[in-house]
Formats: sequence, C-alpha cells, structure tokens
Amino acid sequence: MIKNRCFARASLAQKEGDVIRFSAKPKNEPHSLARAKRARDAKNAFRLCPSLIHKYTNYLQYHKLYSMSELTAKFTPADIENKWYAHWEGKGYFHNTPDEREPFSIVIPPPNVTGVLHMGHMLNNTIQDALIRKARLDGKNAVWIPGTDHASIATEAKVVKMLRERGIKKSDLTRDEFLAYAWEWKEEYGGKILQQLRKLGASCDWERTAFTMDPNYSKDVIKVFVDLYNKGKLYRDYRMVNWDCEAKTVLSNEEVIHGEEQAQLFYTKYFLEGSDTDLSRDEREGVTIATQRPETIMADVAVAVHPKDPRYAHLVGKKVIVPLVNRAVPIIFDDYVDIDFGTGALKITPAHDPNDYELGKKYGLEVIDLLNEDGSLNENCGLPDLVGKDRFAARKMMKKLLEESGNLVKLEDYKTNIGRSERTNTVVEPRMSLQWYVDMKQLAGPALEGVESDDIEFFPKQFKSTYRHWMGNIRDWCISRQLWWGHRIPAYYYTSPPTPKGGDVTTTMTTSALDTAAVVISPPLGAGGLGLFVAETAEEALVLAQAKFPDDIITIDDLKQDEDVLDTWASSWLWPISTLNGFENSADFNYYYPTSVLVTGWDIIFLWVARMAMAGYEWKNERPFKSVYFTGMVRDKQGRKMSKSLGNSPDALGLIEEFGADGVRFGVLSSSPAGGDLKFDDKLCEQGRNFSNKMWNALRLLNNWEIDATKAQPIDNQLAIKWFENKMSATITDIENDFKQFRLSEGLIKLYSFIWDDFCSWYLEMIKPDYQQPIDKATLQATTNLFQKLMVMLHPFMPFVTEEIYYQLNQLEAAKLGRRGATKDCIVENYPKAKRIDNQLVSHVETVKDIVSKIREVRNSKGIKMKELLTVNLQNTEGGNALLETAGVREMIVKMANLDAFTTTSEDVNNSIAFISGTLKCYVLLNETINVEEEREKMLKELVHQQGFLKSVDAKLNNERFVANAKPEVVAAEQKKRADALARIGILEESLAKMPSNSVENTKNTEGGALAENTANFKIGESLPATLQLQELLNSLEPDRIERTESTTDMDKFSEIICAVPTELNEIACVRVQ
RNA sequence: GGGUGGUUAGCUCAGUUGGUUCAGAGCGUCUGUUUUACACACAGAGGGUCAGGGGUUCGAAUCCCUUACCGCCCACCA
Repeated sequence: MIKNRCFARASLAQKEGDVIRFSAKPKNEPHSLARAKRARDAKNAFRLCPSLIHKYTNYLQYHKLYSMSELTAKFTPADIENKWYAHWEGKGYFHNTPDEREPFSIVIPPPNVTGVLHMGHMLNNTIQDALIRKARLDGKNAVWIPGTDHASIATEAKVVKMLRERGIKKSDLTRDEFLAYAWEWKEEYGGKILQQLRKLGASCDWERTAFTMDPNYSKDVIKVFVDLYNKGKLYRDYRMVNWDCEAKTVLSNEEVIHGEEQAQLFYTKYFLEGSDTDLSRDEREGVTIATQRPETIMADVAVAVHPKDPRYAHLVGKKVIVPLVNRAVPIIFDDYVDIDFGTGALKITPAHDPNDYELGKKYGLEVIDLLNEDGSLNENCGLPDLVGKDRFAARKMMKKLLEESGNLVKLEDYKTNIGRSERTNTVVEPRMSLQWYVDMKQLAGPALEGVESDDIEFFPKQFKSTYRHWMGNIRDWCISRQLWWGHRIPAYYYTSPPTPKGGDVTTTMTTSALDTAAVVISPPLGAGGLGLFVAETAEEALVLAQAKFPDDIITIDDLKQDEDVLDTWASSWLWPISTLNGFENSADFNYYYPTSVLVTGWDIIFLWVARMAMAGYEWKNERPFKSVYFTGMVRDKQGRKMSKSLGNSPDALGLIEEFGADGVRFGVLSSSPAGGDLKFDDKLCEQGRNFSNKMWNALRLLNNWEIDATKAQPIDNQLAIKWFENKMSATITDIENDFKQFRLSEGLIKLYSFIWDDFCSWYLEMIKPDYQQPIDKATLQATTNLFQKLMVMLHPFMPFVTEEIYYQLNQLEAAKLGRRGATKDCIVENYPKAKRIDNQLVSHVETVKDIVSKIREVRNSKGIKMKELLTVNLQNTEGGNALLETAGVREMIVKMANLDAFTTTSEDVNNSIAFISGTLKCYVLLNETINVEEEREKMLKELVHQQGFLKSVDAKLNNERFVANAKPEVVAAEQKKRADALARIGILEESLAKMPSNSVENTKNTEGGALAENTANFKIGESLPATLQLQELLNSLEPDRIERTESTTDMDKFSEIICAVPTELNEIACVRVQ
C-alpha cells in the first residue's frame, strides 16, 4: 500500500502517437512530475528527457526507502488549532479591564451581522490580531472589541428574501411583525462570522461583543440624532435622491456603485408644434433627441438645445410635441447642453434627472413624476398600457410604441455609466423625495484638521490627499432610509392642527411649489415642518408639542413617529465611542479611548472612517483612533475585486482547512503592505503551511536528540549560540520598527527568513550532534530557549503553531532537562528584548557561512558528495588569523563543510581549487587533476569585476565633492570597500601569476552526453524492469496492481499511469495503480 | 473632466531618510541530492538597461519634469 500522497495522486496519462502524455498536474505533485508535464508540452515526452525519468524514479525510491512510513513528519494544524483557541479563551487571555498598564485598544470594523467570512475579513482581522497579540506580548493592556453591524439595507433585503421564500410578503406584515422576523433571523444566523473569526485565531475580547442595535447603542444613536437636530446640523429637505426601487429606499451617494454598462440610445424625433402631419417622419420638422430612458419621455416638459447651436437657432419661441402623450412643450436654450453630444438636443425631465431638475427650476417648468417607489410607472405617464409596468419592461414597450407613432429614428448601442445599489444591485433611479440630511460642512472641519495635522495618522500617508479632497468637497449626508430594520428616526409629527394640504409627492406640481415643498407638501409621514418634534422619546416630544401648541390638548397618541430608519452608517460612525460606553463617560472609555489603531479597507474611508472622525471630534472633542491602517483590497489573480457575484472569492474556511489558520494568516499577511492591492494566490498560504511544517520538524529534531549531561559543550556550539543571540537582537530591533510603522508584511518576511535560514539551515546544523550522538545539556538548553523566543516573536503572526511548539519545548525541557514549575503560555509571554550586538563576532560567523557556502559550491561543481571529507587550507593572512582566533570558528567550518582539517598555509596549494571570501583566500584540496585553464578564467573574470568595482569606488573617493558632501560614514564605508577590493585584487593577481599558463586538457565527464544519446532509443515498451531501482519500486506495489503490457497499443487501457521508467533495455515500463 | 496611485525577474510583489558587494523575496524554471528533522526538504544555477526620454546630484530604482500605457477614487453628457 502506497501511502505517500504525492505518489497516490500521480498523474493520469494518455497515449498520443508514440508519446506518453501526463494529464493536468494535480496539486502537490512532486516537481519531477511537473517536469514530466513540461516535457509533454514540448511534445517530446520522455524521449528527450531521460534525466527526468531518472529523477522521478529516484524520488520514488527515496520515498519508498525513507519517507513512506513517516507521516508524522507532517505538521497537521487542525489537530491543535481548536485546542489552543479554547485554552486561550478559557484562560481569559483575551479579556482585559482598565488598570495601570499602558492601554492598547482596537475596535473591529463590524462585519454585517448576516455576513460570512471572506478574504477581506481575513486580511483585515489577521492584521488586527497580529497587532493585538504583539501589544499583549509587550505587556500592554490589550483589548480588541468585536461586534457586528445591523447593516440595515443588506439585512432587510435578506430577511425580505427569506420571507418571500416562506411565502410571506413584507407588505402584508406590520412593522412590528416584520421586526420580529428580522430579530429571529438575526439570532439564528447573525454573528456566524464571529465564530468564523475564532477559527482564524482572532483574539477578540468576546465579553465585549457589541451590536449596533444593542439597547445602549441604539440609545446613543438616537441621542446623537436629537443633538444634531438641536444644534441645527440636521435638517429635512425635498430633493432629488438616489432611489433603490427594490429596497424602496433612498441611498446616499456613497452607496451607489457606478459601472460601465451596455445600453441603447433611442433617437427620438419630437415634432414641431404645427408641423405638417402629412409629411413623413424625416421630412416633418422637429428635433431629434437621444435618450437611454425612453420610458421617461412622457414626463418631458421641455427640449433643450445650446443657444449657439446653428441647427436649432430658428426654433426660438417654438414648441415641440412630446411623442405619445402629444403635449406641447417649449424649446429652451441653455449652454448646459453639449453641442457635440448625440444630436445636440436634450429632453428635459425634471422628475427623473438631477440636471433636468435644476434646469426645470431655472425655467420654472413643471415636474411630472411618473415612477412609483418600486420603479413601476404610475398614471402620470398618461399611457394606460404602461401603468404598473416596471421601468425596464416599459422601456422595451416604448420601442414598439415609438416605432408605431413614427417618432423613433434609430437605436444605437451605447456604453454608459449606470449607478447600482451597493446592497441590492438594482439600477438606481433619481427620484424626488423628502429626506433627512446631516449638514456635513459643519462637521467636516475638525475631522479634516485632525487628519491634516496627523492627530489621526494615516498609513499609508497618501490616503491623506484622498481624504482631504473628499472632505473639501463634501456634500450633505442623507441619513433617512425607507426601511424598518434599523434605528427609527426620533422625529414626531403632530397632525392635529390643520396644515395646508399639499398632496402626495407623486402628484404633478410646479417647481415654484417645490421650493417650499418641505413645508407645504404633505410628505409620506406626518405634517412636515410645522408640527415636527425631535426628541429621544415620544414623551419628550409630547412636552415639546404641548409647549408649541399650548392651546391644543395633545396626547401621546396624537404624535406620529417618523416611519423611516437611519442609515446604517449613522450608527456605525459612533462605533469607537459607543462600544466603550462613551456617552456615559465610563471607566472603559476614559481608559481605552482614543483607540490605538483602526484597521480597515480604504474603500470605506468616506463611508466610515471620515464619519467616525467627525463623530469623535463632535461629541468627544477627541480623535477616535490614533492611527488608521488602510489595508489593500484583496483581489483575485486577474486583479478583480473579490465578490460574491463573480464567485471568485475563495472559500475562506476551506482555505483554513487546507493550509491551517497559520498558513492562511501567513498567506494574507506576507504580501499585504498597507494600501497596496493584494492579488490573492493560495500559493502564499502554501508557503505559510510549509513554514509551519518546517518549524514543526525543527522541533522534531530537538526531540530526537538524546542528552548527555556529562558531555562538555563544544566550543563551536558556544560560538553558534552567541552568533544566533546576536542575530536575534538585530532581528528584534528590526521587527519592533516594522510594527511601529505597521509594516507587518516586512516583519513577517524577516522572521520567516530568520527562522528558516538562520535558525534551521544554519544554527541547527551548526549545533547538530553527529549521527546518533547525544547533545550536551547547555546547548540543548540554549537552543530550546532560543527556539521559544523565536516562537514568541512569531506568535502575533502565526499564533497556533507557535503556541504548540512553545508548549512542546516546555515538555521537552521538563523531560530532558528536568525543568520544573509552571511556565507561561506563549500568548502571554514577554516579547524578547534586543541586547547589545557584538558586530565582530557576527561578521566572523558570517564569514564562516560564506566559506562553507563556497566549499559547497566547489563540491557541487565538482560532483563531490557531501559525505566525502575534504581538506581546505586558508591562506595565512592577518585577517585569516583574526578569524581563526575567534573560538569555535575552525571547528564550525570543519563541521559545516565536512572537512578533515581547516588549517592555514603560507604557500599556494597545488592541485586545489581556490576561492575568495571577503579578503580571505581558501584552497580546496582535490585528488583529481584540476583544470587550470578553467580556474584561471574564473579568476580573471573575478579580477576584472574587482577592478571595475575598485574603479567606481576610486572615482568617488577621488571626487572632492563626494568627500566633502557625503556623510562621513558613507565615506568611511567607501574607504573600507576600497581597501577590501585592493586586498582581493592582490590575492587574485598573485594567484594568477603563479598559475601555469598552459592549460591541461580537460577530462570532461561524458556521462551526461551518453545519457542523452540513449534517449533517442527510448520507446514505449512492454518489458518488465530489469533495473534494481524499478524492481524495488514494483516490490512496493501489491502484485495484483501490476500489469504488463505487450505492445504499445495496450497502453490505451491504462487509465492511471503513475510512472514510466527506463529499463536497462532502453525501453519504458509503465506501472499503474488500479 | 477633477484628483490619486502604479509601471522592478516568467508570475506576484518588496526595496524605509538618495550611497555598487542590495537590484531582492516567494512562486515558477533549470541542475544535482538514499543528505536520519523536514521531498511541504536540501545544495546550487539562470533570469531584470528598475516603462521610455530629460533633468537635479559627487552619486538616482529612489527626488523633479515629460511621454506612453495601466489602475483606482470623485464628479458626470442625454
């Protein structure tokens, strides 16, 4: 039974011609197979790449012999994540209350209560969690307040849909009945996302979970509304608004998403009044306009042209007939019209276009509103057939009607920007409506100043200008919504005193009347301005009403509350204040406010961030957060925004399952510098998972070591430990800086490479005892300490795996080092502090690493196996001696490069390969004859490079202005470079001089060539393997799973060919798993 | 139209206050690996005129101007 996953997943193959083809590469396929696939792509399959087959065979062998039974070598995150999360939460690590420590607080951008975790949340919340965990490790009083937003439109739309599926219409319900359903829905499905955040490892203070419709929160929202009204920063007005016909509510500008869409322009001719009806359409006099919304034609009250347009100059004072309804309307001349667009003539429909409305006002035109609130046409359209029809249905019918009436000139495809509702995705219609507005100009000042002066600091900075631009051109904020789910507007209308009856907004009226519409027109609710009272409760409103109308006997039943609710953002803008009970000046508020940082996407900078800033300054006279970290937008590989409708959003929880929460956290963090967009690729999560596995295996290594308490600590181990401690100090300093500037991705990458390269690849190899030898106590102790420190450093980014390894290291210490007593959990450890760095020691070990690398390079190029002992000599120089004087250096080089000796020599060593590290020269002694010419060329090349380098350095140092202007340390660095370059050049020249100039004939290894020749003979064959390797492979399979083919055509029946290997007969045997 | 960001390796992106042993990382590619922690690995290699042009400077991927493409935000012409 073959357990290896890669093996089991090996490709399907199909035969084509005489070439075996692998099918699409399955995930996690070994590289060898990927190469096979490429070979296939090159249409050469195995015939041209025998080494590939060899390689794959080799890979399989390796697995069979060494890996197949050791599945534990893989780290499985799922096993530990739930365990640790429950542990942390149970211990109360996430919860904090005010104390004497330094506070660090974050409020979560509240996701919609009905939302599910998507990539944006993952990015956003991983960043917040990393910041919170770092603060916690730094010993701060860290609080992260979670919660959800009631999201009025989005939630109401979902509830309506749910009810519809149950056969219930919203219109059949009373407000209270509907709200009961909505709350029921919220209790059942709401907050799911908060559970999902736990999977990600978010260490929120769940005891503080808030909801924007909690009783306390609602109270604040209402209080704020009343306060704004009383301060004169809130008003009601009748204006053209963005209307969502599906949700039947107004939308703010920020809630309308514009996008380019395909539309049709209807070229429609409006005939001149009195023109000859006997003439054909083209002959008859008139004006042709172009419109994309022909269904609004019936509401036209004028046609406009440019005053300087010669085509229409003769029409001054004339009228045209609106098609279908045959109403005569004036032609007006206004330079608003663009002569070059369309026909240069424009129909004026004040009720259904903001610009037309303005023109209508200017010329005192009638307003005919022919749309109902659901987007269907009403009686004002004047055509019975169209009444009740949806605007899009009507549009289609208009085509026919206009054709029949002979007004339609032509149709033209046209790309235009269409506004759609952010929440319901319906096309937004401009519509006249009476709504509540916040006077933003009064609020924007302090909020703008706060960001300008960096009282609130933006990361990255460039969002300041976006913010400035918007705040400078701010428009009033429409905060009423015609919905039920939300905070009901605390405005009460007293209807008793007879008010002038204005009629419904959908009736025909003139613009002169409209100017005072708020007062004279009976709005959908209540009595308009006269009997309007804004108060936190009906009782308070009653008091106001009684005071205003002392002659009336008014009871609470005479007051009618506004039916509308507030825009969701009119509650979430209080989030940092209300979640801390700021309006009651609570201890929490005084301690945690202003919050430390807000982490959010830049897409809601206006919807939310700016408004929170306004609210903070307005009611608390204080910024709501010290910094704002704008994350990038997560996009798919094609750069598109992740969205449900595109279906391109990866399943967040699925990703966690596949790569582990830590893997996903790594993935989203590692390439997400602030503000930049992140094209999401799950390869990054894979990298994160691999990283976890790497550390897990480092732990396994330590676990496997036996301890020998009597063994003295080797000198090179001491050096390794000192070196690593120094490097760690440097890394700590770097990471601290990165956190300060919110450069989390950089911090993570640094740690990644520090742990993977410095710790695993170098440090552990340095201290690793010889095979089956025990390790000394001091080294193991130091190593577990260092490892644990690394885990603490990495913990903010990858909490689960670090906690687990940290714990395992404690266990290891207890078992092998006899350590007693309780130890902290990683999550509440103290973040390591940087110590003074011994630069000389570090640079010596870096030289060691360089020498070792170069020796490996020599091994690689000469095909010398790692196992083979080598002798390397170091040229006797001052620098070389200084290096060797450092205790442990010699031993370290000997061990890491697998040498039998590393000694100094004063003479050139014959029959060796020389290399230069820094200013040191080493000789690798070889038994075989050296290709002198090759070495000479290498050295010459290096010499040229060094000379060029020296020249550029000299050019600077000889430049007086450089020496005069550059910083002293830069000049010193250049001088050092110069000295080093000179030293290297000296070494090279000396070596070259001593080299015999005649080259020795190179005896090249011809193995590769031979192999290549064999390949031409490869063909698909039937014989069973004769090689030992293949035999072993086959032995690993159960006999009934092996089939033998007799001819190439038999290959067809192989549905799963897992490998094809060359036999001694230069044929290919194929093996498949049934 | 008004803002604003970008263009660096095949791909995705780093590159802090300008300083040639910094042009980097990951992935991908290529070569090698029975190397006892890890093939989710190890040891290496190749690959970029830092979009084009001009300027400032002793010195430019980095600062300025300009051109060409992308992108986003805001406002919008029926």
